[in-house]
Amino acid sequence: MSVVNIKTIAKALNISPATVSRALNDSHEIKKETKDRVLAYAKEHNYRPNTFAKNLKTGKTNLIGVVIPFLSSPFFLDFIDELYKQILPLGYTLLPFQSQNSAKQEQDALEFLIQQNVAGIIISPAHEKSNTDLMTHIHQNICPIILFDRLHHGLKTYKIGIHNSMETYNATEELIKKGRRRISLLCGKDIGNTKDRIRGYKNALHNYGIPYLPEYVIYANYQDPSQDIDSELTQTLRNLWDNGNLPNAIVGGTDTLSIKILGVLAGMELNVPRDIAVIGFTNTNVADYLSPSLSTIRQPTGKMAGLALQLLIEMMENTKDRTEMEYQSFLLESTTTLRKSTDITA
Amino acid sequence: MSVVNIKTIAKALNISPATVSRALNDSHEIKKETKDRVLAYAKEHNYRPNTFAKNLKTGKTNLIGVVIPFLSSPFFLDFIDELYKQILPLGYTLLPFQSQNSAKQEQDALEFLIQQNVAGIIISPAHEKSNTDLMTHIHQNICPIILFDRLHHGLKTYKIGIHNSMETYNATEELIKKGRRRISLLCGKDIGNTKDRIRGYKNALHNYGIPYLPEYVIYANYQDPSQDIDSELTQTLRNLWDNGNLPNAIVGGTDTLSIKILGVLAGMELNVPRDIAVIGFTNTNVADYLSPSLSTIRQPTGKMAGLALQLLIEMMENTKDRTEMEYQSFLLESTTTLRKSTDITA
DNA sequence: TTGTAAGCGTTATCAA
DNA sequence: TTGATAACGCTTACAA
Repeated sequence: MSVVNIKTIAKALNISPATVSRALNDSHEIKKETKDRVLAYAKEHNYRPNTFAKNLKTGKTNLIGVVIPFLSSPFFLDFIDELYKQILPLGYTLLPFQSQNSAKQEQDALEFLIQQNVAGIIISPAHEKSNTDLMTHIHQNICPIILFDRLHHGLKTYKIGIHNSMETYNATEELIKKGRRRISLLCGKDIGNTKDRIRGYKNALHNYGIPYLPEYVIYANYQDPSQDIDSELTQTLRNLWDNGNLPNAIVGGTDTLSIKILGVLAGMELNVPRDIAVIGFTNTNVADYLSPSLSTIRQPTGKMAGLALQLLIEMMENTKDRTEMEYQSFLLESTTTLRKSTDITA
Repeated sequence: MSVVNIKTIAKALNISPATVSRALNDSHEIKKETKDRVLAYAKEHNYRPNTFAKNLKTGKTNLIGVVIPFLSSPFFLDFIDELYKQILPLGYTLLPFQSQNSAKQEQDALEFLIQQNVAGIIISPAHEKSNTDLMTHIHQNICPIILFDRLHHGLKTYKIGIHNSMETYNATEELIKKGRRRISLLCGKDIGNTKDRIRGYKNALHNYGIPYLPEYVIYANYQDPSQDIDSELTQTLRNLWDNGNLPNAIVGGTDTLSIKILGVLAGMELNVPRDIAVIGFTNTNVADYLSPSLSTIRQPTGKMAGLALQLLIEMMENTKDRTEMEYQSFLLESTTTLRKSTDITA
């Protein structure tokens, strides 16, 4: 560490440490001349305040903790990236962690974050009931928490996400309008959002008089986005095919699956969109570079990040009792972009 | 923050704070019974040590800073992800930052990191001469730094990367062996690695008696990986085409470009690999899901991260003067995977 | 084996 | 406008 600190500056300039501190903190009760001398000396000697002493004394930090399931999921990466961009001018610093969908890792992350005395936390929970008590305790007694994306969680606070059932409804409806009726929904593990998406899917089928087939809801059982589930998906589709039940359209219910399914279908020599049309939730520019380019429902990560920061900072600056507050859930609008994977010119 | 601290524990148990501290730190000079009492009480009351006090006192942290250009580049994301995985059992915590290829943002990140009193730093510099003095000062006087990926930088320390010219040579050679001779190289901005990759490309051409055409080295001028450069790339290729100079093979020199070029070629209705074969540097599983699947040169991010951590921790634990040390550069082997985009059955 | 006391670098209170 | 002093929570000689 640097050897120059408030004391050494004080000694060098023949003033007291208190005065130096005041100069450095732009206090009003200080002569301009003294302040300038201190600032000049500090700059010349490359003075850097000791964060630990400062935090110990003030009990505050400008750290904001973020806990996401995975960095390797396009949506979460996108969200984190937006947070980084938007936090820059605000003077806060991000402390990002991954839970890998594990409550234990999430707990470790949360405990580390409060040890770092973060001013607030933004989280997408590992699962519906992960660390509810701990989060509630933190939110009520330590620092405010904002929830995003996975809103089915016991913590009472502001929640920011999208209208999953409606978006899935719309995506399904889009395929129906293109004349497809054998529509499959691809889901990940049940992480709360899944059931909403299934509901939207079912509603769309129902409203268009298409019978719901349980085997058309395909659960891909993967632990993390980088895992290889191609053969599993291929097998599932092949079984459907063998039973004369191959879907002619697929809604990708997670952003990882939405990308992978195109590769799987190509491997099976099925043409997209002719044999099977595909639309999927995903937040990556890669959608444009896939072949065929992928029709997507894209979550508004920029707005989500902005709103999360805004609400969090409001709570951080507020001394209001967070137990008694009325919390709103914000369901923002996604953007559906139709590309080649649903471009049926039949 | 929690109200329970060493003092309150001491008071509650009628012992001294020092004893509590010793119990908590598993000191040897303490009676087992006392230790157990303290630990039990601490656990029951959910005691959490104050990191700031601890760090202020000891002058040490278990933080490792990481500075990368972009999170949105598959290679860097992959690397960070590996760091996260491998650091977990080591008891250190990552503090990741992005420089966006900007020396100023890199400087901000570095200064923040040393204010956080990080024990060490792993960095891929913004550019060849970014913050050389600052980094040298940090490395010599504050904490060790390890360089990775972008090795052309003035800082004298351990450097970990790949043999860029050799890998590009091999990729180019692969295309030549498949009978292609009009081979183009796609480069990003000059970030140090680029010139090595160009060198490898030229050498391969030379060794196979293929004349080098300057217009076949295509510079894509983008600031960050998420930027849209499709139209620029399309225009460049179209110009070559108009001049009767359309390449029949492309080496993608950055991982962002390697993915995007497939979309661009599809947009131009050029068939890959028949019209143009493509192989590219990239570190994403998406390569498998592209259509055609993309032949890739993949950097060994796992090994790179492991080696970076190992060397860094060695230096952190060592008190040796880092000015006088002999530093080695480690060029690890990449993995080339040939997929459909180079599968020429002519 | 335990207690006392000093001190890490900073800020805040009070007095000058 | 400045200075002296105490305190934040923790660790560590040194003493007991």
